[in-house]
Amino acid sequence: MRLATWNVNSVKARLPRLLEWLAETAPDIVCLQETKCAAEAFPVAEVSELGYTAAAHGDGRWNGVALLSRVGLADVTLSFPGEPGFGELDGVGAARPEARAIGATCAGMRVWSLYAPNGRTLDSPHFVYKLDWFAALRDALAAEVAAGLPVVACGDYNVAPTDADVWDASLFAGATHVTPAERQALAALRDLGLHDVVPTPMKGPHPFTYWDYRAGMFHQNKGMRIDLVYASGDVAGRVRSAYVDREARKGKGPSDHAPIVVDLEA
DNA sequence: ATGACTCGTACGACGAGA
Repeated sequence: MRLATWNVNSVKARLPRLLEWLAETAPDIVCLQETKCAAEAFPVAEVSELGYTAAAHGDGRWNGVALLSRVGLADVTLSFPGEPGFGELDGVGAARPEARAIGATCAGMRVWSLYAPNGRTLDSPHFVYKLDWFAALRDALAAEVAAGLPVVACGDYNVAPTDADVWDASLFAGATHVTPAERQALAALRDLGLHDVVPTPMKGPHPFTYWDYRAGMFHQNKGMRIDLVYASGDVAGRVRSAYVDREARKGKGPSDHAPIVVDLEA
């Protein structure tokens, strides 16, 4: 069983590379983030030619998440229970959740594709939103873990778990992605019994998954590990290997994130 | 290569990304 997660930075712009990568890598389950398209615009026909069933959650130009599976895709959930939103309030004073979470049952596992809010700056309302989002995610995943479901929550968490997960921690003073509050949000997920499935970097000591497009960051390996696979104990115990597919970050027209590929026993 | 971004929207910049 091969599971993968990839922030594609627009499924439309990435479609040729995505299809090529799916054919080469042959994952059974794929979590996609930043699809940047409405659910009805998701390229269902194209991925179905490769044998995948797709479920997409998107509202247009920002965010967007999707799941692909060729081992079943049932009980699809758009957004998680209690997920907060951002921006305009509705009649009862709540903002509608953005398209940042989609869950489904695939091959007996509860699989989530997640795209955490960026946070922007420490003094931004978006940073408060980010922490609230993680708190609600914790509660939603706690319920699934408590129900005894094998859970794997994959995606772009927009948090580097440790200082070793950014190319130069000193440059991140006063920035998002590295604060104690954000790292505590990840620790709260691990406290549920979720395990950080750390992938093998295929080059260099750090399993970075993101490199800014600008200033030759990828070529200098100035990256960040912000895409994570958090798996409940039963799933984590089945992990045979995991790697960052940095080949997918090379060449013409890549995403700024590389996929993580996880091989599970059976 | 001693410098170095890309997306959607919409057709010209601009907000957002991290």
